[in-house]
Amino acid sequence: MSVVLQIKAATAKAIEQLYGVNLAPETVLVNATKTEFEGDYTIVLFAFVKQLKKSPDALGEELGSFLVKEQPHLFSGYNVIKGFLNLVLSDDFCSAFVSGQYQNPKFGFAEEGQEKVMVEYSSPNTNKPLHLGHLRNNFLGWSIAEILKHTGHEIVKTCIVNDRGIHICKSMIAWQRYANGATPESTGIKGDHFVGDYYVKFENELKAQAEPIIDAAVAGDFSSFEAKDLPKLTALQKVYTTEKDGPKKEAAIKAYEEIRELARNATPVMKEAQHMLLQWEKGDETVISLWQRMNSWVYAGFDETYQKIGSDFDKVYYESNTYLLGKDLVEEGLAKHVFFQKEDGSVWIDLTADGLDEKIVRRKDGTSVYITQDIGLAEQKQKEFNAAQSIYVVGDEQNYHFKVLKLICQKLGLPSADGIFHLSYGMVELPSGKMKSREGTVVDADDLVADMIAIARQKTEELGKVKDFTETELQELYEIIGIGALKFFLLRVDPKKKMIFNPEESIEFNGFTGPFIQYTHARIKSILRKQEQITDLAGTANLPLLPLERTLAIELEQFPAILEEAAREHDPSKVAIYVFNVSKTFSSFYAEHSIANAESEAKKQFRLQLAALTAQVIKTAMHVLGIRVPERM
RNA sequence: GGACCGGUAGCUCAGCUGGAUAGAGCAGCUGCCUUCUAAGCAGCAGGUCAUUGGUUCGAAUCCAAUCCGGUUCACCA
Repeated sequence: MSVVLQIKAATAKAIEQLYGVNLAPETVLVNATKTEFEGDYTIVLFAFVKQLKKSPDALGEELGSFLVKEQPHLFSGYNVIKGFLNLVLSDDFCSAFVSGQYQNPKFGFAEEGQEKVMVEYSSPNTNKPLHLGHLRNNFLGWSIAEILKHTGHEIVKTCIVNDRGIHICKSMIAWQRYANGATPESTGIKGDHFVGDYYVKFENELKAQAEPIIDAAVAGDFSSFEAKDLPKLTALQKVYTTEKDGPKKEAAIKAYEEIRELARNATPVMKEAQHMLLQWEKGDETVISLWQRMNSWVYAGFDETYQKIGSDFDKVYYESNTYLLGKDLVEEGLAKHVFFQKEDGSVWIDLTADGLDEKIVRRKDGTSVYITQDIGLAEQKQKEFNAAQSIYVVGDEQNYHFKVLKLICQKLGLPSADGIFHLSYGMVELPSGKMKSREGTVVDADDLVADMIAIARQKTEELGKVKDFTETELQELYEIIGIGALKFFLLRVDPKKKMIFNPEESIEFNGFTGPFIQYTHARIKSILRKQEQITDLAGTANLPLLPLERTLAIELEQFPAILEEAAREHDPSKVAIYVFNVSKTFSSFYAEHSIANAESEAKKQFRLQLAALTAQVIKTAMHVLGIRVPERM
């Protein structure tokens, strides 16, 4: 049990014995004591004052002396200042904790046997390579899975690959038109980038073809459009021309955008792509074989990237296999009157009672929509793995979608419904705003990883500390540091918040960064390497401790509670902030006090234990963030 | 327009289940390598916690209103 929980329990018990009042331990507010006061943990007394009819000072005195008397092993002193009871943990308790845990490689882990959790993350499209936003997703997903593992959960990591649809056909069309049979092998371009390049070529061609159609439409010439679009176009064109210089300029812009959308769909290339999608759905052999071929290029590219950044999956779903799921559930929902049918045959759910809107679940032509596939996949996952919880790591632009998904699943009575949790994360933006592929500001994942490794190389060479490393060892070290810096940078902020990435200022290696923590680990390992074995002298038991030794030990003790908190809140940044603080405390300690030349042999042994435990905690904490720590750097 | 999210130091972020004088890192300025790795340490400076009102012993934290920014409300995925 953590110290904080022990304090809460002890306080509740003390209040019962002193005043005969029963309190739940959770209601006791325990904080870390502010540095300007003496003590380690502080009980805030105001909450009990009224109930116990005591002044805060009197209560603090009585409680403090009682706790110290009853729990001499835990507390060695107390003081009361303005309604705060500051408790001093005993040196014995701190040193016993360190001695007891420094050889425990599983310190921080909870017992196994917690419920099974599925984590779906990464979920790429096969028409484009991964970018910075995907990196945040991948790092978050991997980390939250690992954190849950360490808090005792069985984990199934999954990925749903969006491998079909109009966007894939776009790349295919462009390849047919422009590639002349070129392949990743023949060009030496990584497969996902190769296919992505053709997607861009398609978009360029589409834009070129759409422009004259838009211009004509704006001028009232609709000859490129099909008859069914004409009424709508006429209306839009009217809005645009009458409002573009008037007070309702926004309406004009919106009208223009809709005209553009219609024009894009009226282009010959777009029609080709749409035709190809139909062929694909019919199972046309040439289309399918091209599709398989191009996707295989993409997968080879993704595999390389995943390998590099450490993403892995226990089960991969492909949308080409799952996009028809959910159809039975529509029938079921209709039978249960969860859904209703409109006159045109389309099927809907009314969520207005839940504060949302009506949502379509099946088109009038009988095909299912995105959300229907997701409901079907949720059911499929439940049948296959029966996890109690299902976490979806998906950007916050889909908050509404997941709210709807969970509601529908609940209304359908799917067993997995209550376990659906959308781990929503904010977009990664540039100082200039969102990344836009049209403006070429998308930060490519492979490029960024390569840049980080190159910077790690440059900095390492400047410092010149590892000249005896082999080329293989150096390469590994650069990757550990470069990718570590990148992962830490993306994981150290609250997932829910959008974050700014400035490509001009490259990711730091000093301060609140991965490399600083890795460096702290390497320094500890360097000391431990030079020492004989740590001998667990009984003499470490009654040592008076210095403030920094106490601070460090107390901070290390909090590690299991931090992992629990990170798991509960689905927030790896809690771990990142914690491990940075531990590293900072150790660095201060390291600068102030010598370990190898400690005042006494017992002190030296204790400090070695403390250092070993610190390294252990750093390693484990960084591991759950997906970051390796080097022995030397 | 409805719903949701955010606004804390020059910049990037903690702190938000109410608790002491609001914390880090970066950038700026001072010091510190003949002793365990200076990717480090110690210090200085930097704040109307968007604004206004409310709740209370106590508000960055809770409530209301306002301002600013974002996302979303497709027979797209």
